[in-house]
Amino acid sequence: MEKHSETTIHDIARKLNIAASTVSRALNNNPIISEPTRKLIEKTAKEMGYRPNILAANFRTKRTNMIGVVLPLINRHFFSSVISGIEEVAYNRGFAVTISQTNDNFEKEEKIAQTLFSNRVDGLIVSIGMQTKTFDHLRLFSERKVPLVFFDRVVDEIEADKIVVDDYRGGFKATEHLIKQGGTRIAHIGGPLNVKIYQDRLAGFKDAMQKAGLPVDELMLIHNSLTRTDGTNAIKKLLQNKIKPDAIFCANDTTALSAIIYLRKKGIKVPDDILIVGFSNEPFSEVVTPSISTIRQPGFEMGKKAADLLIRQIKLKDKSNRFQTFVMPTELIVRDSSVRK
Amino acid sequence: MEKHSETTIHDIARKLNIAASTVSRALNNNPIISEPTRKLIEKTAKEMGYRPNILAANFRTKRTNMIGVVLPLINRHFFSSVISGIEEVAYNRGFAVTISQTNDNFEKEEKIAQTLFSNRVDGLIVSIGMQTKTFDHLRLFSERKVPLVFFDRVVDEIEADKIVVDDYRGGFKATEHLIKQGGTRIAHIGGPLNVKIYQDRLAGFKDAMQKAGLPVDELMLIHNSLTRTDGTNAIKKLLQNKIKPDAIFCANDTTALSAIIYLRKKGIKVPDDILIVGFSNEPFSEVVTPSISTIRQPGFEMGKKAADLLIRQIKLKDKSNRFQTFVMPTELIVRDSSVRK
DNA sequence: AATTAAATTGCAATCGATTGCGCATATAAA
DNA sequence: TTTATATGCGCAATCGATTGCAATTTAATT
Repeated sequence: MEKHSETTIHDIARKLNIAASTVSRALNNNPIISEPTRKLIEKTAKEMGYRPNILAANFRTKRTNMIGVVLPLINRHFFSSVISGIEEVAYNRGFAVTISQTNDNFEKEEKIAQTLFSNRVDGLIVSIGMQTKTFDHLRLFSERKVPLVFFDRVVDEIEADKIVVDDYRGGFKATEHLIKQGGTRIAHIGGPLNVKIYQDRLAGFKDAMQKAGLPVDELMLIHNSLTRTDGTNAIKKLLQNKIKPDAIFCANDTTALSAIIYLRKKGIKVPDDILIVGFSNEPFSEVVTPSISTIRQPGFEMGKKAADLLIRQIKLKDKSNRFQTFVMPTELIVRDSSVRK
Repeated sequence: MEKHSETTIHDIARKLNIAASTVSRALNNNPIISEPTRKLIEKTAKEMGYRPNILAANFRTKRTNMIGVVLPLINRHFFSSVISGIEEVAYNRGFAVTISQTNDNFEKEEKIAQTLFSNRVDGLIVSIGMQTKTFDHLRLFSERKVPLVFFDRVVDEIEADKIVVDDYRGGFKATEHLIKQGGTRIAHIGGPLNVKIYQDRLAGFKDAMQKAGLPVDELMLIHNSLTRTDGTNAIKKLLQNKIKPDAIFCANDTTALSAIIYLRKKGIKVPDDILIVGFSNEPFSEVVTPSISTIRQPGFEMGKKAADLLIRQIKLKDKSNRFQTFVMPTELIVRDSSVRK
């Protein structure tokens, strides 16, 4: 009795002299089973310590109740906020979430996508890496009708639901703010242009400059991978120009931080000599000195929305390919790094 | 031909007029299959676009090649370093990793553990939450012989492999350093004592004090959940004491940060008036002003070790319960918050 | 009471890969 | 040529739950 490891629905059925199918239906709350038998079966199942074999059920139903999340780095506040949002919705609706980080490495992203596909996740939520320029590993999903939602770093070439922040307006607002604070020679440290969000932030920057009648000097534009090191190199390069910037719009907080630290070391004062605005509202941006003005992105809400859209796709049998793109608002947070006292 | 969605080993077998079992063995590199047939099968499989149905294989073999990771917060540098370490090893050895965060919420931890167990992860790597005081949800694994490895916040009551940092020596070194820098009335903001690491950090603190002949005043000891808010409340309380501290050893960097910010607001200078040391070496501790002296924990290495131990358990058929505990070294990083100029 | 409709439950196939066991075929030894 | 010994492959059961359809029971209706 104790040895054959797990009790199955057949064990329950045998004990009660009924069919396994009845047990299955009862435990799945199929309304076709009468209340008394359901109660009896549930009671017996509990007594016998029954645990459904999810692997068997998954195999049979071809569903896993699992949502895959693929993103560059879980260690970014924005991304981990998104994850929390996804989890909140997913868990409440009976889905487990499996998270994988690509470290912005394309090969790893491919491999992860393959693995998740093979493991038959019911749907995938993705923010692509900086190196990602081809998308076959993601088309795999869309072509085989596996629900797919992009967020933040989305892929234009694939039709799917998308959730982005208003990077354009974020870039615009940040730049406008720098201009209001007196910036005239404004530089931009941006991300790789194959990633749409960085295109948009740049576009916002340029339009704000143009609107104010300020020139956009190519020497004032730098594009890199936005790491700490990249940021330091960028600010170094900017300081080597003949015309030095008096303000910088950084496409993330990390490079803003690099700039601030480097400038401090060089005795150049932020915000007195150079105004700085970052992007993303990383937690450190509030506590560093000077605190960094930045653009807040509603990560948690984006995550919730992404999960909601994905689950909607999963539940919807008819794959009516009406894909939508949601643009979430950004908010300028003014702190010390961009305001002269 | 094109319609029945996926090609199976039976399709391949039929096409080649061989048995499905041969196909299965060939694709699994079973040496019992001769080289020519293997080659042929592999070629045909590729041509037919065969993708193994992992759900079926998992079901049959009762294995998933999946490792579960449960931890409080992925958004902590230490934890995400551990995750990276785990992933590095796991992926190289053919395991997928599924990560879940408990937010230090006991109910969520329970639910996650249940889900992962039901989903038949091959093994589990856990760091428990602050509220976790009962362990049935984890015994589930150890009792059913599912490999289990604890790291950092381990559970003494369960026999398993464990990887901890040398919290005692970390606490000792931090305190010793504060004493060397001239601290005499040293306070400690610690975590909940049901979590072993905080016991150990406290013990290190006490022993260092005793060794230096300094008294440990109960009023100088505070225990909470080490959040930003908790940190602020703690420093407030300490300042209300008749005898004010001239140095504080904080059990994490977050509370150290809270203290620094609060003290700055109150016009109390760090390190001139109060010396501070944190714990964990969060990235912000380096960039905040003053930069926070802290104890570095080798998260990445711990993650690698944890995955290695777990996979070793998984591969080892005989569950010889020789469980080990590994203690990783800590390192004191001296920055500005603890050194008077 | 007989007939019909509705509500329950059972039968048995099925999902796709794995694997113990046994049957061939081939090679080596006698 | 016959008997051993590998070597390579096929047969068929199996894992546990799900589900279309058939069968049975119960309730409703005339």
